[in-house]
Order: sequence, then structure tokens, then C-alpha cells
Amino acid sequence: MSLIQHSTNHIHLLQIHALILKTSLDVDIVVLTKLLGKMFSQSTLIGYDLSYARKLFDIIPQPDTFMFNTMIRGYLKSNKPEDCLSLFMRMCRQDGVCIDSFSLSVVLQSCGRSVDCKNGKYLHAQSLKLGFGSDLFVQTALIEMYGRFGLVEVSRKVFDEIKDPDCISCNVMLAEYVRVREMGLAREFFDKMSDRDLVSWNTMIHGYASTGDVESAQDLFDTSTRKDVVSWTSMIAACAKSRCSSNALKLFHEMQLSNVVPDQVTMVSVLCACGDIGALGMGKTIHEYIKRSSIELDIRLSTSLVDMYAKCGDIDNAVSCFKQMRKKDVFAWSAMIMGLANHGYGEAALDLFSKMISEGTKPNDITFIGVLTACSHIGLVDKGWTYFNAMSDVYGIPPKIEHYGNMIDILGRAGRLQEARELIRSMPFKPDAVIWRALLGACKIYRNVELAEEAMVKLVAIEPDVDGNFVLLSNVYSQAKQWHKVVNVRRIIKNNKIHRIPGSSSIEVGNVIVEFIAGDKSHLQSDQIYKMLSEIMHRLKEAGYEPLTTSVLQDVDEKEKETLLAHHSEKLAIAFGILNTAPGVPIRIVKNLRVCDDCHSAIKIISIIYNRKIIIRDRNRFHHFVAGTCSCKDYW
DNA sequence: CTAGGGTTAG
Repeated sequence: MSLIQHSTNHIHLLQIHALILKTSLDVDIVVLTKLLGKMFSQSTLIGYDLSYARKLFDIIPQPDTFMFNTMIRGYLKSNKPEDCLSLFMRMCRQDGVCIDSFSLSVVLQSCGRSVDCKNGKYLHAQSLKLGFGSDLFVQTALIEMYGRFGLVEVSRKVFDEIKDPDCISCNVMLAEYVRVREMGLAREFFDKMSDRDLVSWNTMIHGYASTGDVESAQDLFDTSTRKDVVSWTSMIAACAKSRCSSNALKLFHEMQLSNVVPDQVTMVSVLCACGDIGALGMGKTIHEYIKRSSIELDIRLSTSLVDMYAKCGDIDNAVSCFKQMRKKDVFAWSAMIMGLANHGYGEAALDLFSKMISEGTKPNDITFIGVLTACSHIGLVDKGWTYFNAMSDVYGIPPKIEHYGNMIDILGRAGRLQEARELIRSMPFKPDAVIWRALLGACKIYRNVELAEEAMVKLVAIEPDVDGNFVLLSNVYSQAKQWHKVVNVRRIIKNNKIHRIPGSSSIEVGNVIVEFIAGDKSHLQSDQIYKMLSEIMHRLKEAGYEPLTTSVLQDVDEKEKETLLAHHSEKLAIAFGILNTAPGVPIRIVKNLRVCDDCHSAIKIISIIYNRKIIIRDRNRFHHFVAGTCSCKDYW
């Protein structure tokens, strides 16, 4: 008994359980219920843990109401609505066991979570019949249930019938408004609440965050006088999700300064932010922290680690975290497949996909994004088609426009432009900008001016002011040596106030991210950086490098074009990296746009001259430059 | 009994 009371680790509890089974100890029902309850109070039980709990339940000759309630609540918490319902039914039939308001509230919640309207409404009627119509537990469960059914007005009606609503029932009502994204109604309700607790505030903060209204979330967060780990995590998650990642990391820092201890949920959002901006050092620090602390490495946190390492260019650590996972679900597999694909390990990604299938995890539409990306990056056209067709034929997943986009990319990069064009024509979606840009990009590689112009016409109709599209078109013309058309594109960009997205590259040194834009002179070390850069350029030329000035859009002389190329953000970041890291240490760069052809060939040589591994994450994929070659094998 | 978390075409 004391063992059970003091155990906080569920593996430990399972051991105690095994001991009871093995020794056939004559333990009484109170002890068993305690053990069962304790098992469920440790995070959410999954898979075999849950069946252990059930085994324990089943050895009890005559479970009482409390025991039944513990078990059905366990099923609710473990997201097993069918089991919850069927055990509840057995409970109803069992002599000497009576249904109380707790049992009813659990099973009503369960119907809500599984959107089981039929049973839900039936059980609602039964609760009224049994005289639980004005029980607060039951009423609260009903609010939640109807909310999950999408009937928030019915929830409100139930709420209005409560004579003396407590804070929890108000919070549940508030949460249902938030769930259906009715932030106006939620705010009105929140403002009228007489006593609001932390949960009410946190529900609102999360509500704003989930609608993408980070500003309102922040306002509310700033006005709240008490902030716990959930408040901070909601705010950090809001920033991470809306990709204000450095803000997320700043908040995490502030959180620690205010002595609120992060938990595994916080870490997931922090790692997400690290992955977004490629903050590997920070990510590693978090990983170390997790290992040192008692934070539980659950399936979501592990997936975040895998994803963070992959997005930060450290694929080896991503793989090792993935291998250490005790249980893997479709999220974990998909994250790993995507990571491998983006690093150019297409075969490994596809092997992993097969392994996932053979181990019994069903893929989803996102898994196939990873699978098709793998095919795209290593040029597997036929395999791409096979997987694309298998999606609907074998797995019953209808391809979305994203999958068509992937397929068009696969075909285009492989030079099968007409096939790509035909797929756009035949697909059941209206082609979007991404689709046309994929085709345009392929036209650039294969110098197809005619198709490029067609794609550009469509593209301009959707995105009239995106400079990248014009840059692509201009590159098509310069590849095809149609200089008069290049001049024309330049004129359009100049005269039409085309919005220019500056290329920027960032690099992390000592856990600090430093960002460069082309021609950047703002850094304190600027003089040194440019000195380094001219040394690099000098040595590059000695090694036979020739600047690819034809890709420069500005109308300036040759010398000036060379300078512009030399000052591209990724080159600045590399110069900074060589200056500020020890010899031999890999240099990792994150770029917001795609690496240009000139930088790509220059960096290959830099990797030889300076004997450095240079890892660049661009908009599209990873490039690992080692000893003069790139992992993309120039197929990008 | 109520609040926060993971994979997503270019």
C-alpha cells in the first residue's frame, strides 16, 4: 500500500501490479482501486499500459461503483470511447452497482469526444430520468458533450439552466466557445464571469492563439496577474505556431526568469520554435535539460526532438532520437520520413515508410507529403507515380492539391514538362501559385521559354507582386540567352513596384542567431567579415571559380554584378561562420529563399578550401556541402 | 469534471 502511495512512476506501478499478479497476494479492493487510480493519474496510459490496467480490473471478483468509475474514467482519459461506453453498459447491468453522477458525467464526456450523438442524446435523457438533471457534474459534462457535437447553442441552454454555475462549468462553456472559434462570444462570456481562475484566463489566451490572433493573446497574457506553466506555454505555443519563433524563445527565457518551471508541453513548443529558425544549439540545450530533469519524454516530445534535429540540419541526432522511441505513431514516422527526405536521403525515407507499414502504422496524407518529397529530391519519377497512385488505391487517402504539387515538382525536375503540364490540366483542383511556380522552376532548369511564359501568365494573375516569380522568369530567359526579354523583366520589376523579399541567411554561434541580408553592413564585425569575404573570393578564383553574373537582375556593369553576388547573404554568413567557429566545425546556415546557382557552386569550392562541412537549409531542402560536392547531387 | 503540446507541396 505504501509502495503504491509513494510511487510516481508508472513503470514502477506496472511492476507492483506484476508482483500482485505473481504472488496472488490477497489484496483488498481498496488497495487495488488505489493502484488503478494511480496508474491513470500518471499521464495518459496508452496501448499495453491500458490493458495492464484492465487486467488489474478484471481480477477483482466484484468491482464496486468506485472501481468501475475509475476504470471508465481511465478509458476516457486514454481516448477509448468505445471501451468506456461498453464498460458503462456492463456497469448498468451489474447487480449491486449503482450509477452515480460521476459515472454519467464520464460517459457523457466520452460520447462528446467521439461525437457519438446517438448515445449521447440517449444518455442525456437517461440522466434526466434518473434524476441527475440538476447535478452540476452531469450538466457540465453535457455542456462539453453538446459543444463537441457542434451544438454550442444547446451547450449554452444547458449552462443557462444551471442555478449556481461554478467556475468549472463556466470554464467548460468558455472552452466550447473557443473550440468553435467564436472568440467574440467567448470574450463576452469571459467578461461577464464573476470569478475567473487561471483556467479561464488560459482558455482565452489559447483561444486567441488558435485563431491566429497573437496580439490579443499577448494583450490578455500581459494583463493577467497570475501566470502558471500553462499560461506561459499557451503564449509560447501561440508564437511558435504563428512562426514568431524568436519571440517564442524570448518568452521561454522570460518564463524561466519568473521562476515558472517548464514541463514537457512547454518543451514541445520551444523545440518547435528552435526547429523553425534552425537554432540547433538552443535545441540541444533543451534536450540536455530534458534529460537532466524529470520531464517525461512522451511521444509528442520525442517527435518534437526528431523534428527539431532534422530541421536544424542534424539528421544523425534526429535518427538517434527516433530510434530511441519506445512507441511510434503516424506523427513520429511522418516527421522522420520528412526529415530524411529533406536531407536528400530518399531511399532511407522510403525504406522507413515500408517499415512503418510493416509495423502496422497507417499512413496519413501528411506521411505521403514526406514520401513524395523523398521521390522528388532524388528524382524517382516512377516510384513517385506508384506512391501517388497507391495513396487512394491502397490506403484510401484522396490526394490533396499539395500532393499534386509534389507530383508536378517530381515530373518537372525530371524534365518531364509536358507530363507535368498535363497533370495540372487533369487534376481536380484549381491550380494555385505553388503549382505554377513549380512548373516555372522546372522550365528554368530545362530552358523551356514557351511553357515558362504560360506558367508566368497564370502566376501573375494569382500573385502579381511577388518578386521571386519574376526572378525565376528572368533566369529562364538568361538560361536561354534571350537577353532582350531579361531586360524587359527588369523593367517590369522596376516600374510595377514589385514587392522585394530580401534574401536572408542566419547562422547560430554560441546559441545566438545572427542574421544577414545581402550586402549587410550592420554587424559589429562587419569589417572583418568583408575582409574574410574578399579573401574567400580571391581563393575561390584561384581554384577556378567564375561568378555566374548572368543571374544578376540589376542593370549594372560586370564588376558590380560580381560584387553583388559576392555579398549574397549566405556568403556573408559563411564568412562570419569561418571567422567565429573553430577550424573543422561544421557551418550551418538557414536561408529564407532558395540558394542561388552561383552560391551553390561557390560553396562547393569553399568546402574544399576551408575544409569545412557546410550545411545549408534553404526554402526547399538541405544541402550538405562536403569536400567539393553537395548532397543534392546538383539535382535541385 | 475545466486550460497548454508533435508530422504538412514551393
